[in-house]
Amino acid sequence: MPADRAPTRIQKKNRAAILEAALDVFSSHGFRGSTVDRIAKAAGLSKPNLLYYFSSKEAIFNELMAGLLDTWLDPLRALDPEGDPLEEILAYVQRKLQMSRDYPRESRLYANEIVQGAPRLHDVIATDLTVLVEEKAQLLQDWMDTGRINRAHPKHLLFSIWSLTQHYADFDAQVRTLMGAEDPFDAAPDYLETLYRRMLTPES
Amino acid sequence: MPADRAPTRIQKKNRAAILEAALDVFSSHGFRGSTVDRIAKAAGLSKPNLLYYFSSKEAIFNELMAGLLDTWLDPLRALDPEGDPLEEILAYVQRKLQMSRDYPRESRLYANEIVQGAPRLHDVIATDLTVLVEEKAQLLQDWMDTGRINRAHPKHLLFSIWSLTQHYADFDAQVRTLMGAEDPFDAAPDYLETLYRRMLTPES
DNA sequence: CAATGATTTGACCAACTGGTCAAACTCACG
DNA sequence: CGTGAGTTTGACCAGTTGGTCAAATCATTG
Repeated sequence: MPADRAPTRIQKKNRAAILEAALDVFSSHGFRGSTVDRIAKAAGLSKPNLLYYFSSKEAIFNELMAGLLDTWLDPLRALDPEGDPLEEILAYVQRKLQMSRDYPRESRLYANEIVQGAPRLHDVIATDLTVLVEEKAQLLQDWMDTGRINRAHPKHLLFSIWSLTQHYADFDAQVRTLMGAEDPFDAAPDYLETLYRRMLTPES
Repeated sequence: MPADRAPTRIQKKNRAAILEAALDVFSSHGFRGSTVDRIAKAAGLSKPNLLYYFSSKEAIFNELMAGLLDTWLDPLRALDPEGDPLEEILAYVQRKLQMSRDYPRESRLYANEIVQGAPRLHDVIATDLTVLVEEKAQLLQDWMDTGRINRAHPKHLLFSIWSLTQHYADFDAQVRTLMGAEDPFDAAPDYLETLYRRMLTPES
């Protein structure tokens, strides 16, 4: 493995190629279903060469996950207590939907992990994510208490946003087959906006 | 393997035990992440003994899938054109949610497959499921056209129901961690009923 | 209680997989 | 162009895994 210096041109290129290839392979076969050899070939390297850049299969996976989680939670972090409640939530929904469209592999990688019981993610979920969710759930609760949006269980509201938006990435194979020629992402933004607008616009 | 006769008492018991064990193992590790040996042990058999009842790992998986799909689609089939539109849909949502609670492993098994591109399910989706979805989407469209429920893209409406209900099974690990002591299924039925009632109750 | 078919298993095999290593090759720089 | 660090690879290894097989054991029934 390279020493502790600044990465060379080749290191930068190859590490990037490996992570890109690994995202492809891991997201479509899961951790155990992916082989180092396959990732290496997808990155245009030999297996020993790949292992020269990453000490193990798990090391690649971890680096991928670490990078993923941060970007994954950014849209929620950006939910602004100062903004207009309904518009903030609708914008959050659209940001999440956009991520499903632009980064479906990342979404599936995450889904793969959680579906299998989150063995490698449990700690992050139990700490970082929990804190963030508690904070934002409280914000939603405040908005409801002051009558600025309709009442609904705040955490379930968050779950529903994740579920609905990520569905388009995670179940892409099913969604596209059932939609035929129509691109799911054509109608999805409008559908979700309508759903949450009807759901959350204060009554009376 | 047993001959083409009526199954003996032992055959019935062991085949059932194998399928039960396989559901456990496949749903929590995916196809490639599961080993025949592990399934065998979970079923209380030796590996060669298991392979006496099923010719291969894939054969177990296929039998499991075949059985699954039928029950999986039953709640949608039961959507009754003669019933009250809103109540029919709400009842469908609750049936699906109930299945997520009662059969989470089946849900995860299905999710695992779809997330990984549905390699072993594409044909069924492209035929049986497509037909059923077209039929029910048309029914929803009719209800909308006659003003009995609010307008929304029918297929996206179906996707949202699947997504929201199965989320509680598929992302169970995440949901439970974030909910802490509270059982997710306590508030979920009410949350989803409210959501779809607000969404679909005809305006004006 | 035979004896025949059903069931079970230990031993085994070939393919695959994650990872190692020494030797070879390439590149940047003086 | 030489040289040392950075890069690449073929050969290899040990552990795992899906699957086979002959021999042993068990259950059923005439």
